[in-house]
Amino acid sequence: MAPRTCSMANALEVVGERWSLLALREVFFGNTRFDQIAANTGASRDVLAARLKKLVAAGVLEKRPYSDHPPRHEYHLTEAGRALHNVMLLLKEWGDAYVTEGPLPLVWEHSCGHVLQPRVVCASCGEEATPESLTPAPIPAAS
Amino acid sequence: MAPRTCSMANALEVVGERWSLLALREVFFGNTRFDQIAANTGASRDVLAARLKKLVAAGVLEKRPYSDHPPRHEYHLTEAGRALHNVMLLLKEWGDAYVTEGPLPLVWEHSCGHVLQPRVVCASCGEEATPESLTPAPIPAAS
DNA sequence: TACGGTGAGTTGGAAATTCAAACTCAGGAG
DNA sequence: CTCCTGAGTTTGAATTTCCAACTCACCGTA
Repeated sequence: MAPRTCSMANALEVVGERWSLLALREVFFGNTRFDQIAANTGASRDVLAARLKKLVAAGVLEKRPYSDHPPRHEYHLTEAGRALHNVMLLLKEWGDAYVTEGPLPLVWEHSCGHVLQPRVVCASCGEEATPESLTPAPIPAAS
Repeated sequence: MAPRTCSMANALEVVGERWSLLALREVFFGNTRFDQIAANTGASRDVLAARLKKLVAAGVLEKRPYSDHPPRHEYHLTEAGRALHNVMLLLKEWGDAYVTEGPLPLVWEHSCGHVLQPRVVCASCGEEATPESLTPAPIPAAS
């Protein structure tokens, strides 16, 4: 049987390899340079170079020069890259809840003044999107 | 420099390897047996066996016997496993938006009757959790 | 002009992982 | 008996990863 076609699998093709999401985390934190990303993630330089190249090719990051004459550049998030924010947020939340031991390394405060506890809700009704609340909709048939 | 300590990285240690999230997807879909998971993900059997073992050890899945005499078992989600639902939902959503080409392989309908468009919101105020709406809170200091 | 330093990678070889296919093992089914 | 199923193991080759060292372009400085 052929493996299931699935957008989650497609997403993982792009950002699912080791180091990719950690590199993106660093860019979110404003560490946009190769050496910063390497140091903060712990990825080896060759693998990191490959991952960054792939993320740029996939349109998740873009390479932006910040100096011409020593030719230097930083990595910046594209719209697609920025859209990964909530994925990373929830992954962190899950790690907080089920993996990390001892004090949490990072806690986000929302602009409302409370510590952020993320919830995933339906944009239409505002109710939480639990596994039980979802059913597969008829797919838009292919030709 | 030591790599950043980070709950997202911890989460990825547990579920970030190739095939792990795809295996969990299958269990969410009710395909709880080894051969089903192998067929629907496309993972090779040895790697899949290793991943399932790790997920069980990490408390994300549990092995539950469904027959004693030919000793057989299925994999079931633990609470930690069920909590990954929203991570997978958002990853799928990102794949839908930025990777998958052509018709979407799967669309969820929420119990309110609308096609699900997931939003991540702050549990306290209900407003969306955007990158700009978050600031790092002072960490609970370690000893 | 020579010397060292920085940013952003490449290169090389050993070590670890993955892949696919074949094999095992326990227990029915015909 | 012999074949089949479920749930993995085993095997050997092909890939990837790891780490350290190297490169290359340029700048500062002495």
